[in-house]
Amino acid sequence: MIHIEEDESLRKGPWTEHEDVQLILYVNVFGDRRWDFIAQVSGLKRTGKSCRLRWVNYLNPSLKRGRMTPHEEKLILEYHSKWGNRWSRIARKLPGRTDNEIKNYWRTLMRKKAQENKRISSPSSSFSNTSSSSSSCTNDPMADLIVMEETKERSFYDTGGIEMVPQFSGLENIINNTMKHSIVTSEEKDGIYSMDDIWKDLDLLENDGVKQVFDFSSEVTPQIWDYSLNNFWMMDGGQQELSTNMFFPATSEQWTG
DNA sequence: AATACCACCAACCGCGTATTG
DNA sequence: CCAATACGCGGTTGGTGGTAT
Repeated sequence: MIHIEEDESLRKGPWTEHEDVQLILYVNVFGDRRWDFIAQVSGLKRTGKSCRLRWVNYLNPSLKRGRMTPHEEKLILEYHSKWGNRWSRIARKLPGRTDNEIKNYWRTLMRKKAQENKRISSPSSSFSNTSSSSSSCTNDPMADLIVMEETKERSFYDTGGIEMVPQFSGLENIINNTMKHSIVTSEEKDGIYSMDDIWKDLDLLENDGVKQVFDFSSEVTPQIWDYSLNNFWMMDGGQQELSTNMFFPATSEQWTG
């Protein structure tokens, strides 16, 4: 159940819009390191860990949204066969996708495939035969992979990586092509607060704001900056921790190390 | 129309690693 | 060099919305 806790105690569970905006604001000021510091100074009743996660998996403007493209799916399969469950490593090869996202995708895919295979091979087919000859038979690397995955008794989507599959030449080209895609925002559910809404709001505020003061030369979009700083100076009582506790640095290095 | 089931994904947790004093 | 702290990663859980019965 969702229970919104106020006061002293740490908040857990889903983030509110207000928390998101607050976090974006502080990340843009202090950078996306120093999470404990941000957690403290922002007044968010969240751990640094939680703040980082929210940023990395959801708020970061460089994230893609929406379903995996077939190309991305292919890449995931390929890299997973290479590296196993090294999600963050795989994620680095798919710009705009997070390790969490890829992990979830993989899990879902494996479950789906496991069920399919079960259905196909269930009535008295000798499934054990396929398990002995490691990467079996099909021309479909994905299918082979699935079979391999499924024959493992533990967590069915969990592999240690196969440390093989040397035939992935030209991967860099593929990745580069992927990177050509700009940030895609979601065509997500109506009426639900989403990142779209936030970014839209930020856009709206763009023309209205104080111009950027700090050049942290991050990947953060200018409009966020405008929005952030604009609002930063207008904090109400509950959000004043920062303004009373800190002075702005001359450069980002002082804050990001 | 109700409800049972499933897929998706956000968020938490534990632990290993890196950094800092 | 060591201890403390912060960060990052992978595994897992639980809520929500959609679909099937």
